[in-house]
Amino acid sequence: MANELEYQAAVLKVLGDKTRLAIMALLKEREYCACDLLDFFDMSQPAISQHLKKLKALGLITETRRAQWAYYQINEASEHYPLVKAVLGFVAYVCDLPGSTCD
Amino acid sequence: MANELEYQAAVLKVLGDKTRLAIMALLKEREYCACDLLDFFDMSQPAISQHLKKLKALGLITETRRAQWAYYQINEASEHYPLVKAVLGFVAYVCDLPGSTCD
DNA sequence: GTATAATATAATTATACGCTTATATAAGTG
DNA sequence: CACTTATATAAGCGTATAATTATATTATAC
Repeated sequence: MANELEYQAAVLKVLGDKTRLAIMALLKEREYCACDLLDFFDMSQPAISQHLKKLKALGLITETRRAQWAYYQINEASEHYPLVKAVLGFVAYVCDLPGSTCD
Repeated sequence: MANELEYQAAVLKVLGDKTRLAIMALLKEREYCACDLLDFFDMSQPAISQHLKKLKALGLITETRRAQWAYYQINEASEHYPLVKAVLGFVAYVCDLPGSTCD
């Protein structure tokens, strides 16, 4: 495990985007399909799809396909889940999105 | 504090670089001057200076000038220090650098 | 089968990033 | 003062990033 730090930096980098961090904060509560996530953001469908792809590429989330829907969930089996969990512990809630109850 | 998440993403983004994360891991142990940090990395002096600038811009580190040296330290008074501390808790040690004792 | 809904991929574009070299600034030394 | 050391800033460059629009894929419904 020569360069753990490099992987950790990659994880932080992928979390270091407003949209992806918000997606992770949402998935922390429960799974969502891509279409549901789309509703939270003022952004095109491909944009969300590409963010999900990056999170999946690092193994931070998993995808479950049921019928025509792709459901995403936090990958608790990830090697980096402890770090992800710790980070998400600081992301109180998603306040700047339609579904939010904060303010 | 409408969009805490955006600031947190910015913090994670700045930590999401191998060099900056290593710098933070070093500063976790003790303060260093810029010249000492330079020795750890196979990189130009301006490159390190610019990384330090980014860390300082977000308030993650502080700078103390003594004589001709600029000493840097983790800013424990930062609003984001709890997040930073938690993240650095996962960065065991800096293994890919000259001064490292791991492997 | 066609039509529609959900999702992914491809191509493009503008901007941000991380590095370099060159130069500037500031402090200590003789 | 000139000279060196430590550090920062400026300019330039190649690459990465995050978005867009357009198109492809996949599954369900009729």
